[in-house]
Amino acid sequence: MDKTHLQAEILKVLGQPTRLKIIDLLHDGERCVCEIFPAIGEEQSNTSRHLNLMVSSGILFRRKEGVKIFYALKHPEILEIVDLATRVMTQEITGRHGLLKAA
Amino acid sequence: MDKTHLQAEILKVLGQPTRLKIIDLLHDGERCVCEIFPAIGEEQSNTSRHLNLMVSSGILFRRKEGVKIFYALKHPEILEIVDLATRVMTQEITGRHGLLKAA
DNA sequence: TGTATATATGACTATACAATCATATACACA
DNA sequence: TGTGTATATGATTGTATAGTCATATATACA
Repeated sequence: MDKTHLQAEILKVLGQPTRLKIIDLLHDGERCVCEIFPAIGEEQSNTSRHLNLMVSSGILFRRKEGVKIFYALKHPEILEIVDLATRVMTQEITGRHGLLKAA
Repeated sequence: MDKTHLQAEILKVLGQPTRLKIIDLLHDGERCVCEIFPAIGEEQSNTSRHLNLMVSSGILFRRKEGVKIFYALKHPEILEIVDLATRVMTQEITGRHGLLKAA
């Protein structure tokens, strides 16, 4: 596995709306699945799949407490990445309304 | 289009090995397609598709000069994002060799 | 033990994506 | 105008992914 494949593995996880909603929700601490899926408006099964994927790819912690399973962000860098992407996104959106870009 | 869809649009572009190779190559300035595809070891047609995708998603500039077309990074944030992803990746790889993580 | 709650997973479908080959387009210049 | 170089694109293929439904598993607790 070369370097770019490993980098892509991390970034690919972040390039999906449902997972970005989860990351946003976990911004201020751990949450169980039962809190997450209603908050993001997705099915329990789909939410569970995304959470498992994020654990496998190493960006989330999983903690078990009785029947509930809590998930939390593992790397503060993930939030930084999302913030930077938001900044790029914002620049692009406003830029498209500004002066024409040369092709 | 909601916020997470737009963020995902940017991040999805970065979550692909071939495109990460291109970004890495454009780190220190613009390059034409004829320089890019041999450098990254991809077919000309495939490279062209990725470059076009990156322009459409707003992360690359395109500049025409005679027959050649030069591409360059548009947002310094993109390099920051890749760096952060690399840091997460590195932590994950070294972490997997360290003490066992609780499931 | 039976029931309710929380989470994960198998099977499936629809869609998106990357890569390839062949070919088209655009420009430069003799 | 004809030839060579640079880039883009149509058509196709294989594979990955997200989402859904139904169901399985696990824990708690009466």
